[in-house]
Amino acid sequence: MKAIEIKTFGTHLRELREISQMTLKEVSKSIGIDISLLAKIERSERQPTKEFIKKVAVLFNADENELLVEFLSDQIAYKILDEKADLNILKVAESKVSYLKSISNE
Amino acid sequence: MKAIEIKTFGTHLRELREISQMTLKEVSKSIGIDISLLAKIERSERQPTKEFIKKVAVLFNADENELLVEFLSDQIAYKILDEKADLNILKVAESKVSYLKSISNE
DNA sequence: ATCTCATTGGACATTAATTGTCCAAAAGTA
DNA sequence: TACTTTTGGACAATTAATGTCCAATGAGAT
Repeated sequence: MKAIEIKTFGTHLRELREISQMTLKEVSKSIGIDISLLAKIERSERQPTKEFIKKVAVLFNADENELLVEFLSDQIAYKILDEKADLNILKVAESKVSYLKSISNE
Repeated sequence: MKAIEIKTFGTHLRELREISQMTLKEVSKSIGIDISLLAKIERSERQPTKEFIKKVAVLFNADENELLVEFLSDQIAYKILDEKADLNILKVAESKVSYLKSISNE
């Protein structure tokens, strides 16, 4: 069993870049994205697109699926935070997913 | 301990309306919303606004907070479904909320 | 201090996603 | 049929997000 690393997509992205010892400029150039936007994504001021995630995975030879999980869980976490919602909403959502799946099979 | 009712916001809304024996037309008029939009919200083809939820709570004398929980959990559930994401994303998100809360207090 | 390169911040443009409107079609009822 | 309720779709209007540009800040080197 692997421990779950708790970090945002942006933090992970920054780590990948720093491990590679690349500057924002270099990364932005090689994946064809504005340097400022890249910096914002690292700081979670902008959300990445799926396309961006794919390019990042290729560039750093990282697990695209893991990056996607990080991206999606970020979105949910940020939603909970800025709605100041209780964490048990996630339990309700979980049941609801099962429920919605079941009625879609009828 | 109260059992959690698994139903979408829209379904709940429809139930409230039917229990009150009101038509879409009547409800739409009394809360000042287009009848077609109301029908779509009941079928989850459109998401309600917070303002809408408040009006509904007043009209049907329902628990606004409960309706908000239903609304937010719907959004998360639908996200999981249309991203075809694994349910454990919710666990990751949960940890991430705690993490983000903790770093915001530093 | 100055030069240079890396990063950040903000204003704004552009694009995408969502809500909301209108009207016609379908479904249900007498 | 006639009448009421609900649904569906096209598209208008609004809101939200991404993406761009450029200036400002920061960090290291000389």
